[in-house]
Amino acid sequence: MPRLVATDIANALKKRIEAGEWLEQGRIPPERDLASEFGVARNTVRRAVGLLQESGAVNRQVGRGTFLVAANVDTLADAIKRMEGASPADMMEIRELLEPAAAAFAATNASASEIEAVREAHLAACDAVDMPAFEHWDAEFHHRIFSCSRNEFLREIHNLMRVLRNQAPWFEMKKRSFSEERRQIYCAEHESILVALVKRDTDSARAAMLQHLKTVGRNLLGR
Amino acid sequence: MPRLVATDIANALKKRIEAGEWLEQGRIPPERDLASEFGVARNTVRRAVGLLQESGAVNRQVGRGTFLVAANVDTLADAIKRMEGASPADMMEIRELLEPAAAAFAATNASASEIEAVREAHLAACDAVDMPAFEHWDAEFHHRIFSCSRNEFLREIHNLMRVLRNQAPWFEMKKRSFSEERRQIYCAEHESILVALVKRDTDSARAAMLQHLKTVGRNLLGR
DNA sequence: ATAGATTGGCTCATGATTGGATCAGTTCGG
DNA sequence: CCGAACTGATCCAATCATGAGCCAATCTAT
Repeated sequence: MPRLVATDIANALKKRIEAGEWLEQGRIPPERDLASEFGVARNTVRRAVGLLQESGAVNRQVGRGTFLVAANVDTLADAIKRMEGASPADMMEIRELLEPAAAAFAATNASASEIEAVREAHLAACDAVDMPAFEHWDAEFHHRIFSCSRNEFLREIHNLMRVLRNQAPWFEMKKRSFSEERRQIYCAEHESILVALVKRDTDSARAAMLQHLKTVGRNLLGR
Repeated sequence: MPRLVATDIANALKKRIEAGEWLEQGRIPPERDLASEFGVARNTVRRAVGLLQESGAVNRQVGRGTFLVAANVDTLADAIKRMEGASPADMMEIRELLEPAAAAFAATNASASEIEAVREAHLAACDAVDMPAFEHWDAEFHHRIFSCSRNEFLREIHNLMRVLRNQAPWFEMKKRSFSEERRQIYCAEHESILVALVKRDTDSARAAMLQHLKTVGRNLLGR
């Protein structure tokens, strides 16, 4: 028996909920019943249900039971669908708005260890030998800057963009536009962003990030 | 047996990962298992996996295991869940970044009929008698400006913010901070934004929107 | 109304699994 | 012979599953 049983059970439950198994009663069986059904300890079921609760699928009430939550994510799901259809040029336009600001926030707010984490990602990107590895650390570099901007909302918007950028059309574009020469240019630009962060120079950080995005945009969109 | 067993093992693992061998579980076997499978010491496997980690293919967690990075990308829905937890102050900060830009884009790109739609929302907000009605048309006014920014991605980000702002904590804040006097101030500020749009004055539109958001932020966050 | 049963919330001790880290010894290429 | 790579062993710390027990909220039957 492998580990991470709770995650497996959570997935199994999610599947059965989506299949409409307990739609009639509007609630799932008591934790103790599920435990014996799955042949695991109740604690394990509790963590599995806890995962479902975090994801908003169910709603627990002491003394009553665990209830299904009416799907209220429709509007959000729709918005996401439309986002996926948005053009890369549009997204680059927004990145040029947000990322320089994020870099500026980061220069002001980041802790020393957070900046160190940014540096790590930068160095890993410089050392990367193939395109997927570079892509990964490049994304990580940008993400860590957002993380130390100390604005949770901003960070999650970047997460959104990051997921979208990992989808098919973007990936093709990135692969097409990638070259060793460009990778080195990116690394140099990352370097100057990092330097500005270390010096806590808000304006330089903003400017360096903007210039970097202009470069990326030119390469990606071929202008 | 030649030297550099670790790099050989790293390459072998990489191949098997790319072949999708452990895609289902999302993680590779424990180091001790791999060691006996490859017939080498655990230390050697550790360095091999270390190489994979440096290249970003894999992500280790003490007590849990070594996970494939690709399987680890969290979904858009998760990012949105976390956005719901973000503080209103954080969101206002981002609004001050995005909305002035949206207004500027709108001044440049909007068609006459789109500007007319913005005016409609503005007038309806001015005529609104109770707080829910004003809220609705106020949101609509802002949304229509985003709509004519001609940036699909930007428009959908605003849609997201709009949904989030309709949830409990925001609604409470808005209710608490609402007053007839403030409503009139908002209407006047909307008016100057609208005027800038009609005149196609990019800079004024940006400035008027920024000023409006400062007012809203002050009222909402009580500063 | 009250008592008993049901149900989720919570804690604790225990054992197993897993990556993190170190060290003395061995092997092999230069 | 020297040094880098591998071996084998040991301990640590984090995570997870178990099993047991008790509490608090709620429901049901008397």
